[in-house]
Amino acid sequence: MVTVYDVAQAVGLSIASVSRALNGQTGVSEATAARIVEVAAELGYQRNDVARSLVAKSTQTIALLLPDITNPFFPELVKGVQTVADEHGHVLLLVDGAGDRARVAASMAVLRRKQVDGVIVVASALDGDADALFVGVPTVFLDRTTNGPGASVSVDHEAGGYAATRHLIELGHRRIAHIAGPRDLEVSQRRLDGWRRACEEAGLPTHDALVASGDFLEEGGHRAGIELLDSGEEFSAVFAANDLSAIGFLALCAQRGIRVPDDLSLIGFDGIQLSRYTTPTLTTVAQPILELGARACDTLLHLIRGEESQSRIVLANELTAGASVRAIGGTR
Amino acid sequence: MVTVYDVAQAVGLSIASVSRALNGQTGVSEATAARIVEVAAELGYQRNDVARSLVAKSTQTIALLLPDITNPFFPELVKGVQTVADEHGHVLLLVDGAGDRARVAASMAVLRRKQVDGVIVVASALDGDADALFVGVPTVFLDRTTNGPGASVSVDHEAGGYAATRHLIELGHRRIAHIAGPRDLEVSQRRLDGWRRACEEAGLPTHDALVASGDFLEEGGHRAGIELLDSGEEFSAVFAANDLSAIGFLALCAQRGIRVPDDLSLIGFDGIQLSRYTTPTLTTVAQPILELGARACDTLLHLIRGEESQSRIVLANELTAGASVRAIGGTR
DNA sequence: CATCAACACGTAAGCGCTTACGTAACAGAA
DNA sequence: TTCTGTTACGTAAGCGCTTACGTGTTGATG
Repeated sequence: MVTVYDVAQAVGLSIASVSRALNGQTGVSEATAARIVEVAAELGYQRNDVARSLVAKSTQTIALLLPDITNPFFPELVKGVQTVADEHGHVLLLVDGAGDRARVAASMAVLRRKQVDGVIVVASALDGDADALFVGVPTVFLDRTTNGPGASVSVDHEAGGYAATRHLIELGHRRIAHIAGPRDLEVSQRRLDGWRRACEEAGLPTHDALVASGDFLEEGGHRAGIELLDSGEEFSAVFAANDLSAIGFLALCAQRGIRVPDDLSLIGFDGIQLSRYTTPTLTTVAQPILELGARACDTLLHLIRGEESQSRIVLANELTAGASVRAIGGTR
Repeated sequence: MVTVYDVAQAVGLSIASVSRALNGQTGVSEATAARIVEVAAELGYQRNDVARSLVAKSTQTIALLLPDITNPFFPELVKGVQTVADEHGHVLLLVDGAGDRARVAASMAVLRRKQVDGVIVVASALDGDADALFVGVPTVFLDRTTNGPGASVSVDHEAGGYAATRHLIELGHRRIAHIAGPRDLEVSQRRLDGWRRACEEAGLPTHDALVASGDFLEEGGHRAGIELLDSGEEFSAVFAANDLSAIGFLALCAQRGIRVPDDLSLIGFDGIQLSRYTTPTLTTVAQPILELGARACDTLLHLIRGEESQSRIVLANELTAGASVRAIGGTR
């Protein structure tokens, strides 16, 4: 391996000058700087960033922790993060499988040792007292609006739930069921809140039998759907707390011969790409996933630099029309 | 930051003993080792891996380069890689957007500086003379079976193309069109070869008008579909070189009122999750994507350790039944 | 009792780099 | 001339760690 020392020797100068020249710093004449750069190139010198990081106390590395990269929500998020990181000369460590607190704790230990400059964590499964895991490390939380250390970026889940439900109400639906996400997740709660607010405002029922909890995955949506359909409860529309749940429910409808949207309207949440490929395509509250990732990364970089920056960023959702909802005359 | 020096001081020993104790090495008595570990924990000592990497000349970091994480083929691949990396105490650097040679070159420069222990590259868009980018870095190529440095892991694309086409032939199809991938990609070529071999064996036509090239994305499948349908050429089945192309073609069929599989049978390649959500669900040649990633990582770790290992791994595909094909009586 | 291996531990070098500080040369001002 | 400021460069420390080698102590062996 060619080191600064080799270059210095080859060009007949000290390693200090070589370092300065190679980093475009002042303190070397232009002429010698040019010569140094040239010789370095000739020798095929490649800077060793681990040595540099040791003295600089910065690795130009950030980590993204998420529970499951195969969940179609995340790839786009990753892209948003990666793009911004890349633009700023940072590199992205991906930690998949950060599903529960224990896994996150283990990962954070590794990342601390690796001296990452900061982390972005998708807070899906983080209990309240997880804050300790992140002290001393610049951190941005996604989908976590509660107080706590670090910054957070998310959409307004309550508003999204409200918008989805309003949409159904405006189409004439009077009994709207809800397939919720995991009960302990803040985002589930907020989306549920939005549904409830819209219903109550319109004088529609919101009793427990109209709500079934899923797990934000297809299977949970399927199960919750069974619960709802078999409850004897009447409803003409379903608002699912995320697209995957909606898709699981859609499969159930297909199995039972329930036509969507003819017999039942369905609306999802997230706006994952997959929602455009189902039959019918899914009407959904789309999150600006790419932007979410980008903003998260941006915010993190600010945190790292110690700059001021807004610490609670809330982006807007957008209702995306699919073919899974339809207007109805009156209550069914 | 607490360093070995701090621990040494607190326990009244030298940093050498501390280092030995903390790494479970010989050279310290069990009693003192225990004391050191205890004190280190008390002080909240966290090893600094960048310092360690500097002397060890190993970062326990591998990189995965791929063109586009939002392509549904890749998340599962990432998971396969990540899982194995994690099991072996390595950490994963994800480089997205490694779409063309220039980007890969730039990324490799960064990764070299960062002293990654090895890289896995999805060779989608790598021209022949890209080999130089990887010299000196343990490298595993995915989907690249040509000779070259490093190891490679892939499925047998030719066999997959053959199997897909055979399947259609056995269902009675006599004129089978092919939507190919980008012409300069080896995998496209091999899948095309498989199609051709199966057709020729069965005495079926393989002239140029039966083949249209896409880009492995939906749009390309759509475009290629138009080309085929408007060519006046007759065919009762289409073998698309990957699922996304097939899905693009499927959308085209929907637009034109062509019923799949009633009017036309369609078979894809890859077995991405998305293929299970289309209408109809896609019959496809499934690659063991997760395993592909896992084996790639495994192989890379072997390379890094300098151990012997098979350098050209070829996994088997499996034809996965969907609802996009049907038998027909005779030639249409 | 002398010898020596085995063990526990310390000293110090060095991984490749950045950077504070020192020094010599030179130019301009008094 | 002398003083001062500026520029170009070198010296050396130090980032936090591992590890080759040296030293002193112990217990076993003859």
